[in-house]
Parts: sequence; C-alpha cells; structure tokens
Amino acid sequence: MKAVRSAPKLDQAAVERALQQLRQLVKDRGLKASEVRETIARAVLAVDGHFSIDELMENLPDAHTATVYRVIPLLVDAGLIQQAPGSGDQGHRYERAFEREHHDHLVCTSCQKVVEFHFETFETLQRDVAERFGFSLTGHVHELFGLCGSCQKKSAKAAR
Amino acid sequence: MKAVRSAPKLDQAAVERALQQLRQLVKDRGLKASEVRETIARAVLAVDGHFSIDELMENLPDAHTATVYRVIPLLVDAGLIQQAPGSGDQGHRYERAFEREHHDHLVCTSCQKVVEFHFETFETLQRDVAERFGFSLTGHVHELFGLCGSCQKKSAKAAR
DNA sequence: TTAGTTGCAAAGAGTTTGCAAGTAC
DNA sequence: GTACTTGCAAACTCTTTGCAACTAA
Repeated sequence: MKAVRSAPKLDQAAVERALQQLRQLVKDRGLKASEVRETIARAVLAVDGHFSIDELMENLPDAHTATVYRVIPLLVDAGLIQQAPGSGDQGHRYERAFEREHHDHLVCTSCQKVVEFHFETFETLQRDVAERFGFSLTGHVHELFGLCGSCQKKSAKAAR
Repeated sequence: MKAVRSAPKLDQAAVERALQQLRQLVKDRGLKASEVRETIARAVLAVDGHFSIDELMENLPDAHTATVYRVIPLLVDAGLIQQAPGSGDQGHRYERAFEREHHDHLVCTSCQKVVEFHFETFETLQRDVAERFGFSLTGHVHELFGLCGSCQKKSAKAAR
C-alpha cells in the first residue's frame, strides 16, 4: 500500500496529450472542434485537487455554466476527469483522471482532509468478489471515513 | 465472504425496539414525542430494500414532504437508516440500518441490480489502511460497479 | 449548407426555510 | 406557558433544456 501524491502537475506536453485524447473522442463522435471546449479542458487539467463545477467556474470567467455542464460529461468520457468523493450532497465534485494512477480516498470527517492511497490487495479482492457473484467489474467507489491524527487530538482535548 | 439477504423483514418486536431507540434519541436531545415522526419511522422500517424520499412518500400519504425531510436526519442519527448507493445523482437513497449487519454493494450499471455482500477481509484491511495514515476509522463507502451475468450476455448478444 | 456549439433565460428536480397554527410537557 | 412540530408555500441550489445566433467542416 502506498500514499498517492495529490495530483502531480501536468507539464505542457502532458496537457497536449490530454487534449489529443479529447480531440480523438470528439472526432470519433462526429462532433466539431471548439475553442471553448479546449479552454474548459485546460482549466480542469490545471486543477491540482478536487473541484466542484462552481469552483471551476471561477477559473473560467468566459465560459458559461450551461456550457461547462455540457462539456463535463465529454471530459469524463475522454478520461480526463472522473467523479471525486463528496459528490452528491451539494453538487458533484471531480478530479483529474488523465495520467493519474488509480487510487482510493481516506477522508477526515472533521477537517475534510483527503489522503489518497493505492492498495493493490483491494483491487484484487474486489475482482474476486465481483467474479463470485458473476459480475464483470468495471469500476468502484471506495472511501474510508474517520478522524485524522490532529483532529483526534483536538477532540480529545475538547472532551476534557 | 457471503451474500447478505436484502433486508429481512422486521417483526413487530423489532420495530418496537427501533422505535425505542428513536425515542431515546428524541429524549436525549430534549425534543418532544410526535405521532407523525413515529409514522415516518414505521414506514422506513417497513421498506425491504433501498428507497428514495419520493418512493417513501408514496407510503406516507399523510406526512408532508418537508416533514419527512426534517425527520430523516433524526432516523439516521438514531441508527434506523443510512444512506444507500445511488445517492447523489437524483436525490438521496436510504436503506434500513437497524438490526442489519454491515454490508457493501455490488451494483450492475446496466440493470441497476444490487447485490449486498459482507467480506470481513475488507473490513480488516480498511482499518489497517486508516491506521497506517493515523486515522481512526468511523465508516466507509464501498461500492463495486460492473455488469451482472445476464447483462453481460445481453450486451454480448447486442454486439453481434 | 448542414449540423454541432454557445450564451442566455427559463424550467426542473430535490431539498431547505420562514411562518403561523397546533401540540407535548 | 414555553418550546418543539407540522403544513404550507416560497426560496434555494444544482443541473438541464429550448431557442436563436454563431461557427466548423
């Protein structure tokens, strides 16, 4: 098992590879090239951690909300981003998926700190479980919740 | 590892125990007893599988939506119900938690079939991961996605 | 020229909140 | 009598959709 760095910044060549991947999908679907779409793609690739649509909009003063909502599914399908934990309660959250190793999340329920980890044993066992029930596994959500070290100390202090 | 039955029906005594648990919480918080609240509690306890607020409302012609939304968090805190997979996209889903063993979910992304399973090894490993990062584990979400046997066959057929 | 893309406004779904009337303690 | 509960309607947030103007191919 190992911790995974939050999201190593992509260099310019990597961004270009991501855009190529997006262009390929656009082409395959018979869609047209668009400057705005690439602007949005660049913006999501520039984010280090998790983001909501709202947060993303702050870096996209020129793109309109509806357009971003229309582009996001394309970026997901192109493998540039994926849903991140915390999605659901107030708006979905995303994180970069492009050139990023698979990982799961450990979230502090007090300070919201997120540790990302990769544990191959989980992956193997998950495939075993799926197989056992006749499923072919295509994905999973695995999030652990708890109190991080410093929040444990804080709450112990507060209890006194 | 073993499959978990969807949600063994609660007998009357069990429902009473659940209500007692709710009453205790209500008391502890200095709230007042309420008939409507217990009606809602009985309704959620009567559901076998997963449910949305909307679906629950159909069994509660007398309770108002706002009231149900106000009571749900209380039922969660009392340990009668918990969030279920599928929450997020269009409204939260819940399932009974009271006198029900812990389990994770395996969901077919095509027909939405849900298999519940319990695999102690996951539980153990999760605690290990949390500990390794200095967290004390309080909960987790673990959902596996894939195609169930019959949907695999169907999609194989369709591909021909 | 044809069909996808965008901005904008309006609509939608799910959920929350303010308020007045009702009720438990 | 005080404080919690409920019904009701309105407000709110996030997301989607219809439409007309624009643009890539």
